[in-house]
Amino acid sequence: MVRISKDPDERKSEIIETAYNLFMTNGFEETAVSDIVKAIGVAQGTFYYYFKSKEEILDAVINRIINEILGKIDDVIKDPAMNAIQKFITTIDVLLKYAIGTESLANYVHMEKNAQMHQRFAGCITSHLVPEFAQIIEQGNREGLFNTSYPEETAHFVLFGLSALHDELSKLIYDDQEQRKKLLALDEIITRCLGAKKGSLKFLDLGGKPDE
Amino acid sequence: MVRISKDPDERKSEIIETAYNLFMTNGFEETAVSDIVKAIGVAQGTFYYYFKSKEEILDAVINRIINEILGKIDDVIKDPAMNAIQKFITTIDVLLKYAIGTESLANYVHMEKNAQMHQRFAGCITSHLVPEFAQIIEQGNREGLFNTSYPEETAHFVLFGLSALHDELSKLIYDDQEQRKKLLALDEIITRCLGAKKGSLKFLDLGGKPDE
Amino acid sequence: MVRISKDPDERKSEIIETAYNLFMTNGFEETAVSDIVKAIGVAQGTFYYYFKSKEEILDAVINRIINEILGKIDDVIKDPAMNAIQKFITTIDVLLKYAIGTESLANYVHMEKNAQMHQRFAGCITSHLVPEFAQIIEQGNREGLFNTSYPEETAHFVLFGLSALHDELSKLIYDDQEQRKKLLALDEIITRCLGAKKGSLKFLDLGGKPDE
Amino acid sequence: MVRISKDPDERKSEIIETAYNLFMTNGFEETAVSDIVKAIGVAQGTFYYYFKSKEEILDAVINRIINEILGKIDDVIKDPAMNAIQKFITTIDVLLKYAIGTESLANYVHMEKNAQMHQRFAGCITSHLVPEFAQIIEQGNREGLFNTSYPEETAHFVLFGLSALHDELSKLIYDDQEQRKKLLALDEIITRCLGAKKGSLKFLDLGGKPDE
DNA sequence: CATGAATGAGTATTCATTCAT
DNA sequence: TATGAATGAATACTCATTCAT
Repeated sequence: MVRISKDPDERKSEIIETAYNLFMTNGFEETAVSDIVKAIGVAQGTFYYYFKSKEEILDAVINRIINEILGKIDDVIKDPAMNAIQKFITTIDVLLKYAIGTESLANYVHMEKNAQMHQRFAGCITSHLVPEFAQIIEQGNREGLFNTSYPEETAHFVLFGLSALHDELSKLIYDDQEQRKKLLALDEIITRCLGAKKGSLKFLDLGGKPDE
Repeated sequence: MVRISKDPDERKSEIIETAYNLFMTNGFEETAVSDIVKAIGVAQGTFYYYFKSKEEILDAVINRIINEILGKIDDVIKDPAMNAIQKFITTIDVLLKYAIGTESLANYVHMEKNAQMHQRFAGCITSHLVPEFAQIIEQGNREGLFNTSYPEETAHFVLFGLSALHDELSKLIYDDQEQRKKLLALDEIITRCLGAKKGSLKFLDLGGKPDE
Repeated sequence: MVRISKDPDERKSEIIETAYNLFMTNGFEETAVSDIVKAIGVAQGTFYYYFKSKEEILDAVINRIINEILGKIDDVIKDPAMNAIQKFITTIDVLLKYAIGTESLANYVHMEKNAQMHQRFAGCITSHLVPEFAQIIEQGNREGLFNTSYPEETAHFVLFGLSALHDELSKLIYDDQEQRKKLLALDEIITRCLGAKKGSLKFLDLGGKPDE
Repeated sequence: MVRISKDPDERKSEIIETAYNLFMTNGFEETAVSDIVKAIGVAQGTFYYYFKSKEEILDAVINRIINEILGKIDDVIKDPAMNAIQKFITTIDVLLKYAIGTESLANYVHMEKNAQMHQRFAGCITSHLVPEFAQIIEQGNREGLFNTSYPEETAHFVLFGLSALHDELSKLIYDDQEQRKKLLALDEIITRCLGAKKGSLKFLDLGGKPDE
């Protein structure tokens, strides 16, 4: 086969991108290294030139996603013009949009096959997202919008509750009535968790289509 | 090798038990069928005499656990002498004790390898436990102890929040101070979610050692 | 399970019968001993009480069939009232009816899986049927109806040619026009092989439905 | 183990060759993939680098043989210098020589184990050889050497009769007297089938040693 | 005569990884 | 940088057969 040399960074990116797509479509365990290289059109050895193992590319893929999300969320958090409620809602919006954009439909079929990836993902979420969330909650406390004694724990709790919600929302993707109910429930529950004023948090218009 | 015949039920139980332990210790995918039979001291064929496939024993293992938990929780729910708060706390107690008893330590090392099992587990939890939890919450509403407009969603949310908590608690198993803080946080968060009276829910003495 | 004792011969017959059906439907290799016992409703061990091995029951099954056919053909051969042509045609009729009755349709799907059985069958045909056929041809020579210098070889040749024909006929089971042509071809070919008078052999009305 | 890279085509051929020999000696079903690779001295994976499954190599083996035979026969058929009788005899010569060269002795022991392969083989023979044979017969008709109303059916019939003969000839490999008789019988039978002039077809010097 | 639990050798197949070129 | 042939360990599953009861 013709040998096509590329800029190393570009090639590495290409591999990560391709792996990401395959992992999402077919699951991590179900994706063979040979699938990845075949999809790109390079040799088996090329993969191992850039990554020491299959594990390593899983890391690379996950890091890329996390960083993407974190980048967006950081922008929100650093925005001096937003109050805590706005930040909170926007952040959740980012999360849901991202999640719906990437995980919906197709991979529910493969969810079981994707367990390992999900788990790894969940770990990253916890370690990276919880602290950022906690910051927002603390800001809310200072602004008198929220009233929670345990910002970090609440952040953690809400984040996991949200993941449950997200799963449910995904399943109900075609049932607007039920979706609406879930979102209203979320309003109530989260408002209470955060000690916010009744009616100050509205999720109804969230979780819409990802704005790609 | 000497042939030791056993009562089929006994043998089946023995296999499930052994598989359970190995799955917990080394993870499902990392456990070969040959590991299971070797641990018992029977032939490979014996396994397949009782289970059609490796998948089937995963089901068996999970069902056994779920049923054990559900059995205990059902007793609580049906108890006419308990009010909703008592039921709620007792149920969570059952869950945490169970979880701590079975999952602590060892398998955190292997958690990633156990992802598939966890996922399957989570599915069962959702479908079986959420409705029971919702019943308790509804009872609490009727009794004036809780005040939630969305019992089912709240049950779901709280259950997943709890799983986050549980993970954290497990990691902190030797740090009483931090554990205490988590449990107090839980008091506040859940009390608010349920719309219960402040101070009516106390988790502090929960999550103790499993009473096996 | 309740133990049902039967007359040994009856039980043996039952096993052979069942095995025969399963072999025909699913092929010999594809039929497990456990399939046979399950179909009857007896224990695994029972099978080995009557047959030493799986090979042994293949023998039993084939012998039963061969004997059935040979019985019918013997009657024809011994019939003093028939001339060689009548015997010849009747014999082929028996064969084709038998073959069509037992092998048609279903097992063409499984033919490849049935190869071993077919082969064994072919061997029996050769050793048992060829001599009988040769006898008929010799009688025909004596009667001046046939004229062949090598009765045995001709018998052999014709028998195998017939098997080819039979395969083709089976495939053409719904195409009368083509079937007719094949049968006319057979008339010509066999007439010539036997050195019979043109028009003295007619196969057209053969290969009809088996008279079960 | 030392890693010996080869030209892929060469390696593939090597595998097919080795598989062919093992199949012939021990039978297809009785030959494990591990036997093949062990015989070559490569790793298990190497086999699956070239063939998707064990089935696939059976195909490869059979195709190679068939093509070899067909190649030789095609040359004969296309030869404008031969009349139908010469072509007919030469073709049968090719078949018998080939068959005797490859199948004799060893595999009669294992014939039963080779059934599946034989069957597959027979199918190919029918679909590929019959039409070529029929062409020769038609040419013979045109040349006034043969006189058959049903060339295709006769081709089919004769081909199968021949296979019977071949089996017999193989068994009689050391008995010249009997072989001679079989071949004379064949002269008569086939001459008649084809409607050829008496004495125009001679098989006696056929079926000799293969000229490898 | 019959049971049915237990045996265990046998095998196709996958795939992450290596390495000579 | 890149190739792609080669590696080989690892594993789920089948099934004819045995044997204690």
